[in-house]
Amino acid sequence: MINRDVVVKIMKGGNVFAEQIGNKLQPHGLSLQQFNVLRILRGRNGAAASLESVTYDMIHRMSNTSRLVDKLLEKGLVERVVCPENRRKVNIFITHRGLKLLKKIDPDIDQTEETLTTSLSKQEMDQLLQLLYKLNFYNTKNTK
Amino acid sequence: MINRDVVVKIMKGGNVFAEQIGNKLQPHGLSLQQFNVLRILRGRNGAAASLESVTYDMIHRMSNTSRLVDKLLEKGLVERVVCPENRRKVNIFITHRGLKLLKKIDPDIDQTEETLTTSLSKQEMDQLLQLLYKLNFYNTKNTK
DNA sequence: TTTATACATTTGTACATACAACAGTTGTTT
DNA sequence: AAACAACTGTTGTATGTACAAATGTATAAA
Repeated sequence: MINRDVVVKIMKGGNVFAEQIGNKLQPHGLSLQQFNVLRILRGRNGAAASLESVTYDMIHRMSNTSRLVDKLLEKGLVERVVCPENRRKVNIFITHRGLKLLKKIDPDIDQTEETLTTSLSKQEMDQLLQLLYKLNFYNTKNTK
Repeated sequence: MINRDVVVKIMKGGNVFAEQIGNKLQPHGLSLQQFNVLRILRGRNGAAASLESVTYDMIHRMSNTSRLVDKLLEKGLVERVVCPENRRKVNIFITHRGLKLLKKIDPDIDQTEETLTTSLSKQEMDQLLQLLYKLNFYNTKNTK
């Protein structure tokens, strides 16, 4: 059954990748999820990032980004500001310290990502990426 | 950075797939990991399956398959027999009841796997699978 | 204004997982 | 045989996660 092979292989691959990157993050005191949040925030370039929108972008969309952000707050890596226009919302920003930490971690992760994909040529990666895009994970959002 | 795109997309895909299949398993009272163990045991066709070897085959290789098997035991889906040749080892077998449950679940999962990959043609799936094989996750076993 | 409803986040609680320490078994060395 | 190390699995403990209920806010209707 080829459907199953594809599904199983991608789940397996995702977990192996997560494990490898997670191992690299551990010495820096970050979990993969925390790192993911920080990278999302950096990607916003200072623009407002509500908890909700961060959750939406996360690799693993779990129920409480809330508590994740708590942990980052404790470490002084992010700031949390109640949105003045809509006081239900909470905007999250990455701090200078957070950016500095990311910058320090970056090369380690870059290298890991390269190692994990080293068996593919650039051309093959393009091809793979195109197929993955076609799988279109984002359509299956909250079909619970 | 295309390396990153590939890695992130596969992690994301793996999580989406796991979530979708997990949702289908929930009504049957199984977690994805438990289901994974059961399918591995079924695949052994009655051959001895030590805890160690099951752990090796798992999609998500976590530290305690031990406790996972406990849960399956409670439900009467597996049996656990201390290996007579090597009393350190514990062999796990799927029970008749376990097989029956899998059989009941199978069509649901088959269909989900098909839905998840429906956007790809058979040819594209072959191609994708080949690329995933080339990524060769299994080389990075315990490089901790 | 009061009531109702939807929204965004937080919190409570039970369960799952990671990591390290432990225990029993086997194999090897002396 | 005794001592030691390696192997296989289990258990303790801290942390992470899922799910549902609760909190506080905004919007609309009566």
